Amino acid sequence: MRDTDRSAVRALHLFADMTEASFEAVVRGSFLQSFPPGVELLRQSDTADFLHVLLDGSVELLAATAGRETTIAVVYPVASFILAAVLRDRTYLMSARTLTRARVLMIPGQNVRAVFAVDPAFAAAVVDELAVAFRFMVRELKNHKLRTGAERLANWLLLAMDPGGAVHLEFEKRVLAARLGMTPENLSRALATLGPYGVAVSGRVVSVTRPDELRRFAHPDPLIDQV
Amino acid sequence: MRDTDRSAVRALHLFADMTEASFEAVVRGSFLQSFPPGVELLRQSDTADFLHVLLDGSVELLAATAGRETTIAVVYPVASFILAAVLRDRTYLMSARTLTRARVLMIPGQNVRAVFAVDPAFAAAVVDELAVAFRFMVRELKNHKLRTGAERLANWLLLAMDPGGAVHLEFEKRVLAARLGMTPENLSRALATLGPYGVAVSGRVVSVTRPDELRRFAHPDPLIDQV
DNA sequence: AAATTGGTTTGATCTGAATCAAACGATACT
DNA sequence: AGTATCGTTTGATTCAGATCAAACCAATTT
Repeated sequence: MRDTDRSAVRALHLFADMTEASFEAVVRGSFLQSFPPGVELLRQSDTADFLHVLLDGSVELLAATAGRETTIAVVYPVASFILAAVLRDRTYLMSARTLTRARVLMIPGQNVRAVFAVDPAFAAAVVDELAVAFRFMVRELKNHKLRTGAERLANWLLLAMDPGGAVHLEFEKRVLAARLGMTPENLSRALATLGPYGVAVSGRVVSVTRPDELRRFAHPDPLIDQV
Repeated sequence: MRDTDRSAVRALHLFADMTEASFEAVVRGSFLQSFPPGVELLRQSDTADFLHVLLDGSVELLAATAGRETTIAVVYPVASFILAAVLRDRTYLMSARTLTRARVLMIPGQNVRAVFAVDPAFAAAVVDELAVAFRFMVRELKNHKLRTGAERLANWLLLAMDPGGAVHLEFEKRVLAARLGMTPENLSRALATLGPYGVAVSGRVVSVTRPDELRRFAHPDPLIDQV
């Protein structure tokens, strides 16, 4: 691992407070790898050999059963993923696939488990990361079970828009659709549904002209939408 | 806390490996309380003051927004709940309500956080518990997004049935419906749907006469259904 | 025994969303 | 410039589930 990468990794919340020796022990045997878009990084049901930390790009976590497939989450830097599987030394419950070019740090699972046992600061960071991940999943489940597609979209727009009310999509609409748990067709319709509340689409720019009205439609809820 | 309760609590996975001093520190200021059915133990958006450990009975975790409500999980003994909120010292994302009479151990959140920092065995148990909870949520989300109601029911029956193929419901069907994420009406219809696959209902007893056929319909998946 | 109550089932209807299909539009390629 | 490609939009249809309403059933109360 290059020195610049090393210090970037060291600065991650997960590794920031641990001792130098512990960091060394975690990182030994780890490697940083770059992937093109559309690569499957890991497959559900495989055993959890490596903790993945996304440094650049974006990665989709998805799950499949009986020929169906669904996106569970989209991961942005800097974040670890499949930490729970690594800690428990179990199989992955989700697959992961790069959406864009991505740089990923891969840390042998046994390093994580070994250092966890001896470095309290690392243990605390791991628990923090895991608790955040758990709460994220709860929010996702609430978002999905308590809201319609158009409502999920409206709330996403309210969070993503800049102070001027514009949202510049940095990815294809199909990716946004998956992230919001709907088909591309229905995303298109959901955007049309929000027209009367001041939402207009032009290519990859969505503009929110009357945020207050949109908010009234969306019913934003800090227990679902907040970071 | 009575001595018999104390040793029962001590035997929980979460507390089994910690030192006696740590256990003492966690338990000091904790209290064991009994509740009748239908009592709200905690409400979403309240601050997480107590870790709850269910010793007897059953508790429903539910979430609400914009006038809608949904069941996230049903908890059975022995299990802790809302651990993530307590560890992060945040507000609860879910409400909890007793379904039956229930005995609950309530542990001050600051005890948990304090002992976590000094007892590695406890820290390990906490991470384990949290990782299990996280993976449970992932499974739930997959179960919900990838399957129809009838399929969720079929898989539930396959897990709940005894070797003879009988399932004795220990609670009302409305509770099962909530647990499976559907209305009571649709549970009734889902049971009817499974008739051709050898499922028959008689009051609170459901019998599965042709498990292999039901399995073919259900597509059970260890990455969703397994414990 | 009759009546009340509360859970369950059945039926009809409505809504949200997926699917199938075709048109459209922008970009990249020859 | 013309053409292929791929993502997006629009339309029609189908499906899963929720909702509303009424009937039903069993257990308990009066």
